[in-house]
Amino acid sequence: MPGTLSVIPGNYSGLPVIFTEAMEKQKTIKDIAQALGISTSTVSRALRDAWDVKAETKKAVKALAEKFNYEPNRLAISLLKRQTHTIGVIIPNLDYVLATMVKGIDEVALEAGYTVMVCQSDESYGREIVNTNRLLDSLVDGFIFSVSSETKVYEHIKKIQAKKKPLVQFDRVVNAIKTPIVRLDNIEGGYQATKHLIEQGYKKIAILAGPENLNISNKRMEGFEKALREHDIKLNKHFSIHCDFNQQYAYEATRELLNTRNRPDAIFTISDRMAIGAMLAIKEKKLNMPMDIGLVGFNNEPVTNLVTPSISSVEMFAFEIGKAAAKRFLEVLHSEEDLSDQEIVIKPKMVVRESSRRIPLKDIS
Amino acid sequence: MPGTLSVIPGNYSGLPVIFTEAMEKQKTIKDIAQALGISTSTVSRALRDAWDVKAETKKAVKALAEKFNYEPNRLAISLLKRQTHTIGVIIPNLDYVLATMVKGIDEVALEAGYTVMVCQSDESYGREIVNTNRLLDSLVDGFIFSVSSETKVYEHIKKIQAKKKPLVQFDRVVNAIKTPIVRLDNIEGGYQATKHLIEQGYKKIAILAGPENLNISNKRMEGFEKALREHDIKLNKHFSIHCDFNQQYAYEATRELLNTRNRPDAIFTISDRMAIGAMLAIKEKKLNMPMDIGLVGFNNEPVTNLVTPSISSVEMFAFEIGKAAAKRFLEVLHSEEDLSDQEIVIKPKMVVRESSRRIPLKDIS
DNA sequence: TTTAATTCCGATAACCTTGCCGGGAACGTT
DNA sequence: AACGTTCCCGGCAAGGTTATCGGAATTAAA
Repeated sequence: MPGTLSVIPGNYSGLPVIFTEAMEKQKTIKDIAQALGISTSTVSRALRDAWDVKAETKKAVKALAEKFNYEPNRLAISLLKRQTHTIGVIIPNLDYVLATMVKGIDEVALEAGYTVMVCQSDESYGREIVNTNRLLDSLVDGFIFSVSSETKVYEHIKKIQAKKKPLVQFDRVVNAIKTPIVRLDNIEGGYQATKHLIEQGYKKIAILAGPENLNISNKRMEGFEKALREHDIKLNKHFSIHCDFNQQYAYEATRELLNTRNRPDAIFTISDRMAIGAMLAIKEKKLNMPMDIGLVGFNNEPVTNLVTPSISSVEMFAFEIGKAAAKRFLEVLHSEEDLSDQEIVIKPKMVVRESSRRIPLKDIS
Repeated sequence: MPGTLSVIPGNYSGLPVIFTEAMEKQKTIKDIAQALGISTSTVSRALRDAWDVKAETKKAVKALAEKFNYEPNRLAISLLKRQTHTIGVIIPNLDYVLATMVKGIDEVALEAGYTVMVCQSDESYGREIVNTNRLLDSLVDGFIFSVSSETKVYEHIKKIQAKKKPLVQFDRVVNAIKTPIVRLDNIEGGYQATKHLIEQGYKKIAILAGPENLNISNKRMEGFEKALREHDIKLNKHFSIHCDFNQQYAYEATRELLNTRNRPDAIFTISDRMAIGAMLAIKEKKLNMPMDIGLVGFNNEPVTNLVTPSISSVEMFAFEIGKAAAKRFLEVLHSEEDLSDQEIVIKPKMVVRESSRRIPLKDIS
């Protein structure tokens, strides 16, 4: 009763609660049916404009639904239909690149009427498992996945497949699991960066890569090696360094690298954050960039354009990758076809800045 | 039947499908009950270790549940209990600060057994409404909210309250809605930044603020004015500039500002991204920082420490704010108390860097 | 021997919605 | 008059789980 003083069960505050219109319990089709003296089935059909219900009845039902502020209970429908219109997104963190990708996913999902549950594993294998299980029994309709750098065992991902949930991998993918994939052409990215350095006259090029089980890192390294081979530069194994995927480690690794007798004259890092770390070490050594040493990062984050000197980097179109991943997910969800052997591969683009431009632009033409 | 060749309905691929153990449909308590010749009620109680079921029966039930790989259907439970263990998080974007806050929210939520649905409105009022409604009928248990800069009408937020869903505002809050709040002490932040500039000898200080309806912007401005008043510096209204919350606009505004006859000798921007924009304009004018002009940003994003000169900024402890918001949300959810007039206010901390340090450190002591 | 307490379990309703089936009424066709 | 159609609606089951109630069987107390 609107405006009536009353005490609701579960209210232990001791205070009486005033029921107002807005506070009343959510109405259901049952309420509408009761008020109109018809059955719930008819109400349900009327609301969905079924052909077999009189126009007059429809009007009455819809009017009352409006008045009651009726909204269907999605949980009940989800339970019945066995789908929740929810996509689980598992990502290792929320740095610039991933956040941009999530933005892309979000955009497409929203458009298609899906809601996204984002869980970040914080690069931790354990949390990735917890998150996966949590989403799995929250009954998401499927997953868009990017593995953490710590993950080496994939049982939790196989579990998704065992439950026949659609699954798309993006960005940091693992090939041991057969799924549709949306990713950058990382070999090409590494190749472009390295080739650029060679063309600028650098001869002793080092690479700062990530953990050894990280696919994207290995692929970029592959491109790096390919470029060296093509230009007949011998691979120096001391110049291939694996370190953790962050600024601090890159800084330390670079410091060490610059202290060796035969130090490199250029460094390619597989992320911009690592490039920043390298830059700090280079500045500390008072080396001139790009003359004494060249530097190329990866991701083309805005920060690369703000530091001095600005850092060359490889644009990876994160937003596009996110959108493509979501689109591919929806395709998997709605089509009967098996897309699990298909990859969507985005081409990267080298962006040259001060940190690696020895030859002025005018001298090239 | 495991291993049996069969055709499942809805399989239009033309190929027969091999049923394996892993692919079988999810078992329910009904299946367990049937297999054991007991009722579902007993299975349900046994699984939850109720006192009124024989130890022997419990053991049998649990063993079979294990073997069947049983997992309760959360949807059914949610429908029954009217709670989903899901928190809706509405944010205007996923930049560094918000992403860090989301990380904090995520951390606490995960710990407490809640899953987070993050929706970014992209600073758009319309999308904020869509997202709110979407989450509202996805039946999240409540909301942790940060309004977009475009939002001036709050009906969609009131709708949350009308449905009696717990609601906590954080960071970008609006006072027109009475809810528990977790936020930075923005007045104090603006005050600290401005006071610091004054102490460094700057006399003509301008502020680059955000849109006029943005609470955090206005509060930081209030602190700015308070510091000026305290030091008997007259407010120059040409030095208080509202512009959009991004780098480009800040750049343009600063350019204009520096071209006036009586240009300021210091600029306080209410975000680091705006500080970057200002810095670019300053560099373009070939003015020396900090000698000709001082600059202080807000948020203390990592980039402030990477550019040259490094930019002073106000640390806002985003991760802590996120954690506090989630904790407060859980309190609201679980306690009967009305916390809607309570604010949790985090103190900011001024971080001095090159862009505003005219007086060397040694000269102070 | 009757009464009371204890131990264990099943039936039923409830949460909310949809889909299938069937059935009554009105109409038209042979 | 008998049959087939069309139109409109209600009943029931299903989706998976839990809470409440009551009842049967066993043991303990009077």
